Amino acid sequence: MYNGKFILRFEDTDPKIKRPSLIFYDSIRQDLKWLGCKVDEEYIQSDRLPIYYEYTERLIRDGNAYVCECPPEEFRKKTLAKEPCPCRILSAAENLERWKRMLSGGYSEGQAVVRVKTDLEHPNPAVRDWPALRVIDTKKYPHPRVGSKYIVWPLYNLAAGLDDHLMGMTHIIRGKEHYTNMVRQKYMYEYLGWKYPEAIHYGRLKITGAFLSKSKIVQGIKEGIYAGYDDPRLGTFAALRKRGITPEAIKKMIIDVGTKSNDVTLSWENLFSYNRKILDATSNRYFFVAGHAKITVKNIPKIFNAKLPLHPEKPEKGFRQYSITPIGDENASFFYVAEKDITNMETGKIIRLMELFNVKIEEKAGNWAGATFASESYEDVRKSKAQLIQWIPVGEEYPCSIIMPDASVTEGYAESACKKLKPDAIIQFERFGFVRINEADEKLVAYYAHK
RNA sequence: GCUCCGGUAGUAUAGUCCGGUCAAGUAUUCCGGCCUUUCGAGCCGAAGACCCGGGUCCAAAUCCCGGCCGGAGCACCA
Repeated sequence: MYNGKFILRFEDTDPKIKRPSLIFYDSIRQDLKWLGCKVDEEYIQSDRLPIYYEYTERLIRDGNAYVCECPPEEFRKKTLAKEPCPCRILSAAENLERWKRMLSGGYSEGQAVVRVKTDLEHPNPAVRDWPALRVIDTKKYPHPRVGSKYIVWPLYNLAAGLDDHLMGMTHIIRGKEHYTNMVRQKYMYEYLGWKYPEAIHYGRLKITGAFLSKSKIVQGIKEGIYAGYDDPRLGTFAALRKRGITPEAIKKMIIDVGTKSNDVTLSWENLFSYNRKILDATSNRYFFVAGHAKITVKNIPKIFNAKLPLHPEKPEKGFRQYSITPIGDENASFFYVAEKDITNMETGKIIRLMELFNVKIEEKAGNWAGATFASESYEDVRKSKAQLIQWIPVGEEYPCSIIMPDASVTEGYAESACKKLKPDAIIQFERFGFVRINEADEKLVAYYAHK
């Protein structure tokens, strides 16, 4: 939209607490690819430690950063009192020495940290002399990508702060939990003589009823509550993709929501509406009947050839065809219909098998209904507003399971034309909803998107 | 507790900086109608909101003060 460049940067500088897992690097690339976000450049911070070291040295040499040996509690006490800690007043030369020692393994975990100087009077104590790099025992906690090669690791503010400038970032758009990080980093930018990029901090994005919290998701999967990262109950991109939510719909919605600093709770309805707009124009239509209910139609006067358009407004998309040949003395034929439609039938009423013919309901018994042929023309029932229902000739059924958004499964039959569908196709089952095909082998397995 | 943000219909968003054209626009949702061989889509119509209280002003959703509510940060996490 603005001719910007898209840089993907992996911020994997914590081998201990937020230990990155190798598979995430690729799943993030996958999600972006699916979303249609073309990555122009990619950086991984764990490859860039020498760069961070170089700038750290410069900060120390200029007296704008120092190596602090204070235990955290000691430092906090000092900083809350707006007093410098003993390390802060050391000369640049002494600090440079400490820095060298830090790199060469002279300190173990927790014994030293590099701090960037700020205003000790800053009203927010969290800003005062923030930590920039610390020691990690990578023998004990090897980094998944670079192992035990480094023992001094940068914190977010140093690594991301330097990279934002070094990579030519013009705009930083990130969650509002990073607001104070901007305040902190601005001191460093000042020292380096750099201009801080435009920063926009947005609120948390939630979607009603979906779990987006990473730790909750991971835990749920571990406990077997969720089938995986793409469980339909989750709000992950993988889950949305599996459910047939298009990347275009997601993008439209995100752009619509914009960047406000208060939290937003998106409703599925809105997402579905964006999605439906896209899908309705493109998706082919097919018949699906939920359940295993049947209807018998007698007195069918001739052979019928039904030609059903794949899309009501786009005849060029083609058709599927079924031939109905009445058999036996009673000229009968048999169809699967939705259980719900049987329930709603009333004896004596006329209903229409869509695009086929009209029948009169004669009797009902549980999962079955008996009917007689009434007439062929749609015009006959148009004025009476007879119910139009989907049907599948017995013999043309294709067993089908549909995974619903709550992970329950709706069993039924799809029409045999669906055997040609490929996984990932998103279609509409008329009067049922949009679904994404997941498998089309012995049986059709689909994920329900929405009405 | 301290340091910051923010509060417009069910949901999301425009307008707020630079007061009037906002008796508040849009999308979605809901309701009614039209149309349609899907209870889908489309079309038409209707309903629905400026957190509260003061102040400034000819005039406040917009500016000021106070309150209430919500959120974020206060890590050798990102």
